[in-house]
Amino acid sequence: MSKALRSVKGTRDLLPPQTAVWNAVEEIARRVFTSYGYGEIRTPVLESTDLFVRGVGESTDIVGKEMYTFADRKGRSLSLRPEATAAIGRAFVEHNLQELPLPVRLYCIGPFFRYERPQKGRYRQFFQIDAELLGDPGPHSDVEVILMLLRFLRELGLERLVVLINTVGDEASRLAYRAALVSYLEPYKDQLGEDSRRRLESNPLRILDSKAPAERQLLEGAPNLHDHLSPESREHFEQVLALLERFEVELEVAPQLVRGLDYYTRTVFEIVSQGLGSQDAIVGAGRYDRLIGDLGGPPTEAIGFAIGQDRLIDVLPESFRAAATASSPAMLIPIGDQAQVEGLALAERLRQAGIVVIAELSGRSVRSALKQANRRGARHAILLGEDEIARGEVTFRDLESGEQLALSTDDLVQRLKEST
RNA sequence: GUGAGUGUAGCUCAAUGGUAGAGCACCUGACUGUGGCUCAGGUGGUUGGGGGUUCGAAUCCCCUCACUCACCCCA
Repeated sequence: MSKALRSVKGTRDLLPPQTAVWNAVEEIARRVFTSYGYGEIRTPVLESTDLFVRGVGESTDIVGKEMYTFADRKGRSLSLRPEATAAIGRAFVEHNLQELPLPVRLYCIGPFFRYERPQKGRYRQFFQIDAELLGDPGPHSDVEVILMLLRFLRELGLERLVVLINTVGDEASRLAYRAALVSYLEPYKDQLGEDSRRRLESNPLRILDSKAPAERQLLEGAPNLHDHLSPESREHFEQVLALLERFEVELEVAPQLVRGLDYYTRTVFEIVSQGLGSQDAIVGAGRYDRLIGDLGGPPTEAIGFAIGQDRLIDVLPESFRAAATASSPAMLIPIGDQAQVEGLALAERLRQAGIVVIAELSGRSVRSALKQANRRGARHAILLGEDEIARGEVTFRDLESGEQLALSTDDLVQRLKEST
């Protein structure tokens, strides 16, 4: 067992019937997002490392210690994408998408990679469902994005979700607040943990969502970011809150919510869910008004969210799971050598008529074939032996009632179509 | 990167130093062409790997690997 080949640490195989749940979630995402005018974008899994250093931020943990980074055969530094937004920003700039009618609405579903110790709800390869609205400063776009997100989650059967929301202000607000926070914390420097002391230089705002009890207490008396907001940022945030209230979105303003990516400006929000253990954020999101410009594009305000698909699927109601995995194929059981080929031909004909048919291929006994049909959850069995072939019929068995009758193949098609 | 817990049959787990077991699953039969329920039988194990202590180790000790959870961080 120790020598056996296994999937790489932090990655996993998704197998049927679980994959049916994944597909169902993705189908709903596509349908809902499409109804808001979103189109799908697929960007490469591999990007140049520089994109994330510039886009996500050098001081972030993601870039600093969690990226899969390596040199290709010509020595170029490449990274597996750790998140979606920077790459979508790159594509936006590369393809001059600002020429399209703005805002541009894009969604993306796929795998992302971070080198972290795996635990519940955290994998080295994980999947995100991501949507970005580029080219509108808000606040109405902030609201539309949140409404779309909630519509999607509700369609999955998730109710009573609380949106944690905050603003991190614009550039000017952040600079002013940053200075105030640093001068407040500076005297208490030796009471801070190692990480926070480092962040005092690199990214002081991140200290705000520290969970260390001693630091939490210290932060009670810290200056409030909301007191340093520019009038424009304050106005923006208040409008977002007012609009969301109008749409009866359950909100919780969370002043300590800062998020770990450098590109966020103004509105940031999260959705957390119970039953996930300590990795409980299923959605992380925010506005990033400077990213496109920083990546060399025209100044373009944007907002987007990332849903952790792995975690989302963990909290799906059982009813959704059951509906997604429900299947009741017909089982075709040939009896005897002669019937094998006839059976394959009949199965082909049924499938052409849109019926899901599993053919018994191994020539096992009728007994064990029926047993298997039962285990597979088949609703009907079709028995085809020499007798039936001679009469041009099949024996049709309802596996729920045990009822059994002889049918012509035409009647069989009819009967199976009716029952689906 | 740090800490804790767990590794025994395909799966879920027993066996606290003395013959490696049960349930489920799988195969066969009762039932020569009829599932679910039942009954009988059967296949399946270097107890994660390596070393040590001991007359004797799944069990105690050391090393190692893997998995899980938590910290951190985030989706």
